[in-house]
Amino acid sequence: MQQDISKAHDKPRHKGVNITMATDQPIRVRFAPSPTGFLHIGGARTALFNWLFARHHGGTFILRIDDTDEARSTDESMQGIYDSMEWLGLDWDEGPMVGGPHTPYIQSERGERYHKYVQQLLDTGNAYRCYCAPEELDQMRTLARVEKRPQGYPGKCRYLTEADRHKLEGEGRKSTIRLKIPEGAIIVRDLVLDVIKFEADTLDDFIIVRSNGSPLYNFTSIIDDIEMGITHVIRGADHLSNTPKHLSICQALGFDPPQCAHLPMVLGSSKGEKLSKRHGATSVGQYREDGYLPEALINFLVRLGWSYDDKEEIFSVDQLIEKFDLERVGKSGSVFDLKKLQWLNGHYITRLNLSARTDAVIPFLQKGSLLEEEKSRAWLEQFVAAVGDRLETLADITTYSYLFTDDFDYDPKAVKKWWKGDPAGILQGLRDVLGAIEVFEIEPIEAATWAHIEAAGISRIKAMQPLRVALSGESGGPGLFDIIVLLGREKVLERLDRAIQHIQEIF
RNA sequence: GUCCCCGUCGUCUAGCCUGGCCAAGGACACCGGCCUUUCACGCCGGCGACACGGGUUCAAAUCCCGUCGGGGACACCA
Repeated sequence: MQQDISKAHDKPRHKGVNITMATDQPIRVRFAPSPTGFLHIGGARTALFNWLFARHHGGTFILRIDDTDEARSTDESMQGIYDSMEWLGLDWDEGPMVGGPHTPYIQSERGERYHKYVQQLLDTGNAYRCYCAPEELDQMRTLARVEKRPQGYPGKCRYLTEADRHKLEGEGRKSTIRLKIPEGAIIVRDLVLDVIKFEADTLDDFIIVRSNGSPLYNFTSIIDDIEMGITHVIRGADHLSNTPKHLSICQALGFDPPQCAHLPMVLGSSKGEKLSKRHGATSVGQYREDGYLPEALINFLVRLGWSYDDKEEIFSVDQLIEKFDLERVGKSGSVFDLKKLQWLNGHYITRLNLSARTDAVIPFLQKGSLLEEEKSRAWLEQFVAAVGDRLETLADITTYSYLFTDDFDYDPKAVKKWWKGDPAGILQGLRDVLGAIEVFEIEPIEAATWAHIEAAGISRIKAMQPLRVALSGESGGPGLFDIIVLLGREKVLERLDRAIQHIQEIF
């Protein structure tokens, strides 16, 4: 079964050489974060594209933990990554917790697996021991920098003889192992960026094994990709310059490399800088805490570098699985625009039915200590219904704290604007009406209030706004009658008395 | 500095491969209006871009060359 993604979409997007998938096997992709921090927005985007690509093509999505840097890796980060991925709904078919045919999926647990490849490289003369000390390397680099030469390793130990090595080792020198970069240019065929050529003399013999014997990322990563049968490596464009290294290793070892696709970077500002804390929250967990819905974040993330056409941009996960492909991934970086995320989030919150929205909002009420007093489910749903589509994030729910507590201040601007003329008189009139209503429900309240306002001969707004300020301290918010019902007669009357007294003290 | 990538409204993007349908379309943001007890939603309208310069062509956002600008990588990090 030959698959050809260049024909997968009727509007192939990239010009130049047609890159087809040289594979007839089922697709296998992987997301391989290093657990040195929580799941970053950029990482989540990479994970999402891999996941969608796998789901779209009926392939396998693998989670692998690339923790070859033991010093910086932590279990806490690993757990955080799992949590964030689960929250986003990016489930993995193989990987930690779920296992799979290539267990283990955590590199630090893969032990000696890499050794035989290193040995093979050494035996075939494709790698060599390098005895240069870190300080010497540093020196060479600074010198190169000053002399404006490329800073790569100049190949000092490349042609050492057996005797040289013996001597160096006799001096007690430790050695790293470097890959011997092959002659000739390395051609990268990228599913997003097309064909990129790296001349051999611009590449240097990089270290694949530390002097303490542990292999480095650029080696383990591609080795695991090969061992795990990865067909497509989809990752951020910041890895583009590592690709010729991986290709060189494959070439030296005689392996067919996976296809690759480099995703444009996620930027933090229009200046073009990579997204960083300086630009705001960068971890998926933070957005979760800030009250964003996973479906909103997914929809937002997928549009960072991918588009479907010129009209649709709101997609459910199922639609994304159906429509997503690498064909329509763009080449240029995209700025993370929080405003757009907020808009999308508001959209998805509105789409939640009342019960689901209430459930979603409850944790945020608790976090705001607004549920100390027991509230009935019915009341809560009524409250959420009244708030309606005024939420951009779930956390916004706490702006309506005045429905839970009497502890609120009158907004000075609202006071200035709406408590003019004879506010106390107006509020007293309203108080009398509301106090006299027999059944304290929305219809009779509404009818009585309107009747009173009409009889008093004032405009609706001139009565309603002072009342709103008295009850909530603010000049905007949910329907006033909803607020009145939610508060209940007793609180409404209390707050009116308090406001009237307050006004009399001011004047 | 060296290598590599990128360059359409402020932002996300459609269009570019296969030149004419583009006096460049949509969305977010912003501004104005309508609706309304208010705010928000919604609806209507407005502002606003082919980085620049050459070339090819009857015709260029689209093809070619150059310039400029931005970014990434250059670790015994990943």
